[in-house]
Amino acid sequence: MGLPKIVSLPSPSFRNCGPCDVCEARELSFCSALEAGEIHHLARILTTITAETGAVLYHEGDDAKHVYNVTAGCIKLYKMLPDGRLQIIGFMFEGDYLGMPQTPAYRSTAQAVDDVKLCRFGLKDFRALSEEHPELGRRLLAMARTEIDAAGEQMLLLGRKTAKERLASFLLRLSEGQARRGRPSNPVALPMSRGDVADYLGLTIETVSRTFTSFRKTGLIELPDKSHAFLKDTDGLLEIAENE
Amino acid sequence: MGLPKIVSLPSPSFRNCGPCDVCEARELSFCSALEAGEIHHLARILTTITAETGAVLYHEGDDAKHVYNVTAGCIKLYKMLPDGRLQIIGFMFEGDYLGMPQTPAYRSTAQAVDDVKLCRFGLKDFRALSEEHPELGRRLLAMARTEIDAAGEQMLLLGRKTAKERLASFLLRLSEGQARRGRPSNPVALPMSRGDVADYLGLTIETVSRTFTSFRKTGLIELPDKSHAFLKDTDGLLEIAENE
DNA sequence: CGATGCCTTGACCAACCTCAAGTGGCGTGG
DNA sequence: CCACGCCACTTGAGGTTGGTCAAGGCATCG
Repeated sequence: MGLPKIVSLPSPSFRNCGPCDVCEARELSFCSALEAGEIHHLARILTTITAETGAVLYHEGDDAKHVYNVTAGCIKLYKMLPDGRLQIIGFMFEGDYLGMPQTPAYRSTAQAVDDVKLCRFGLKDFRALSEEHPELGRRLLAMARTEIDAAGEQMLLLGRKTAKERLASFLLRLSEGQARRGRPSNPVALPMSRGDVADYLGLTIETVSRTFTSFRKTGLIELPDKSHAFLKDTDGLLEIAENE
Repeated sequence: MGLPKIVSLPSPSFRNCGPCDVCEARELSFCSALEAGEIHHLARILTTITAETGAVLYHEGDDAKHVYNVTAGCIKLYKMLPDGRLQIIGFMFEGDYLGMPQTPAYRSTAQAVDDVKLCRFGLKDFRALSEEHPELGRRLLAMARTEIDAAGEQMLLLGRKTAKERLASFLLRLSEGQARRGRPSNPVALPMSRGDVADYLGLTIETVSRTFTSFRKTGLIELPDKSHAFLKDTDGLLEIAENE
């Protein structure tokens, strides 16, 4: 785990109401639970930070001190077994938040997949704020439910789907995520390595690679470069993913 | 899916403040978020129901109309692929609640594993109540977070653990759940069939059966009957489960 | 007692993993 | 500008875990 820790804390000063006004992720995240006139409550307790590829925000087991809101880039959350086997619990993109376990300690490690921008909140401050603003609490509950729904989907994938079904589901989900964020649904950006994909889908690098190749050879996708997949036959992928 | 639907609705009348006073599950569930003097708010919108083994409370895709609070027995939540492959998302015991997806439709099917008692709430009523009582909302958020933490654990299990590790983890979790509910942590009750265990752990019946046998033969557990496991060597199971 | 359902056990099989070698892009340095 | 090394990915060959298929035990229930 000799990887770089957090790299830069570019705004040590509390820029009043600064970045929130122009934040592109605002509508996607819990921030939109606060009215325009209230957004300064958030800005007051927030620090914007950046983390470069590989930077670890926190480790599983660390005292949970901060909540993070991703505004750009991609973070992976993972758990590891003592012998090094690793499972990625989720990829977090712009608008997603992380770092609120129910326990006092973080339940997974958060590491930057590419260069990432985040808002960081002190956990206490953030809790206090969400007590004061019921709409924020409601929004957090709604987001938690979405996360639980997604977790069930992932359990089905990990417990019962074949390698091809897993990768097809994954690509479609990423595509849908892009659409939800107002980006084109194609091509799909793959900021994470093949190894990350494997650790997310419960497979090995080799199986992921072979499955990509198989999809390419059967005309389901194109791979203009290693970090993009163009979905040529979404229906075909859907058939594979959902076994229709 | 020719299984029995809900079977009896024993209290069609709204017994004022009736069962909550004596409910054994109350402290375990979100109900305890309400003060003794407020509990009648819950009682007013609740119907107590029972479901016998195999009864389906709702199907994946149904309109979400009710929230349920388990007060006795065990419910399984599962998702199914079109070809019949099935993944159990969770077993819900006394104090657990189910039926609050983020979407308008249920995201999994809820079926009684054994004879079950539940409180049923109209979703609208329940939402309204949790708006009025911030403490209830907070409690729901806390429970959702616990669920998310557990889901991560299950993803690690399904994605990366071997059959033995899965079963060991499962038995220890059940034991811990019993302790948390104020019951003895041993022997572990297994109200669900081997098939259910398999569908929860992402395995087949045969593998689950073989693994039980292997644990029995190596002295890790005893199996006084098919629905109980006595953990003889918790440390040994822990070593297997967590790869320590 | 036979039928049924659930579980166990055995023999074989295949999807995916492991191990190993090869490819290709990219940055560095000569 | 090219040679080199590095790293991520791909591809291939063979092995293993857990799945599949099939038979047999053992309760429960009519």
